[in-house]
Amino acid sequence: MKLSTRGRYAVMAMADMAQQVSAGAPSPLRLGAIATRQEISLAYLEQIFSDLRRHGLVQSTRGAHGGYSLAKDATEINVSDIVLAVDEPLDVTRCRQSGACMSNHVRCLTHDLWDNLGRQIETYLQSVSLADVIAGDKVEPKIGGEHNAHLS
Amino acid sequence: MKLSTRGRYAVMAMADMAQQVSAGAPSPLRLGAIATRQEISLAYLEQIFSDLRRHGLVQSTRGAHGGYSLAKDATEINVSDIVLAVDEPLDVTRCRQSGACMSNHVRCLTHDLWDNLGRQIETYLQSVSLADVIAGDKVEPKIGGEHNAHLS
DNA sequence: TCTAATCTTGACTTATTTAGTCGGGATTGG
DNA sequence: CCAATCCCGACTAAATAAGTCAAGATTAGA
Repeated sequence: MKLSTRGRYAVMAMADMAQQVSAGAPSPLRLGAIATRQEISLAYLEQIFSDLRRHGLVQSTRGAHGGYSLAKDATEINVSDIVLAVDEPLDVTRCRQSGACMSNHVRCLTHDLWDNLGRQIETYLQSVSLADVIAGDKVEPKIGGEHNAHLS
Repeated sequence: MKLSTRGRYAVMAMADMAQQVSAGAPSPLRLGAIATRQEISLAYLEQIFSDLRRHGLVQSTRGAHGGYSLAKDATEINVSDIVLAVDEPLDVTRCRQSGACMSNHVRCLTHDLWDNLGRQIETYLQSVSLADVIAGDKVEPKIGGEHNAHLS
């Protein structure tokens, strides 16, 4: 699970769409408007939406008055879907598939640690839907300990 | 919290040290040996250990028969310490410190989400000590749901 | 005191990834 | 037809990460 600007842009754009829809904006939504509101280069957003469409997260309507609409309800789309759609799938390190990796134990242990971390991140992002994002749920910038509650 | 190869190397090297120590190897440990075992370029490891030393995670002994030793017990050093020592501190996005960020709600919500995610990652890595790593604790590559247990 | 082993430092180079641009093409409503 | 929009692939630029190199300082031991 890669965490790049590209992924953040995708989440921002999708959240923007969800918010527009919930505010009663007519569908489909023009990419240009999203790009302007979120201050993202249109050409770059187009690339990103190409991925989102290929992964079935949005539907496109071509031609005049065309645009994009969410393919599912905002409660049905989670952040992990979005990030995975626009960033390459995490490349599995060879170590694990190529047998037991007997030599060099520490390398594997570290590798497992990072693997596990990746899963934790994914689990968290899976637990947050677009609807949660625009509602501000599960997103509070708290410093205390309770911000893990939704992971258990 | 950045998650780069540099950070992984640092964790691998420190775990290697902890393992050597627990196997009764004489201290200090030569960087060259660590580099060989973990297949990391010596010159690159030197850079990394320079950071680790500055952050008080290892102690150096110069000259012949010199080397590095862990500054604390392996149970007292956690992975988050190591990663933060060798990768730059996470740059705070301006949005939050420069007031309320009234304009453009979605941007802030997304930002909070990523902030929160960063904290989750840090919390997890804080919960894993070097001793855990070499014991394989909290590092199991399980696919099921119980791998979150230690986060709650 | 000489020497080899080791850490120490900073500048430099190279490779990789990410972000972003550009030009053109296809489709559609009016 | 034409303007608005999605669509696509190639390209460029910027940033970051990874790695190398050369020279120096320190120390143990012969």
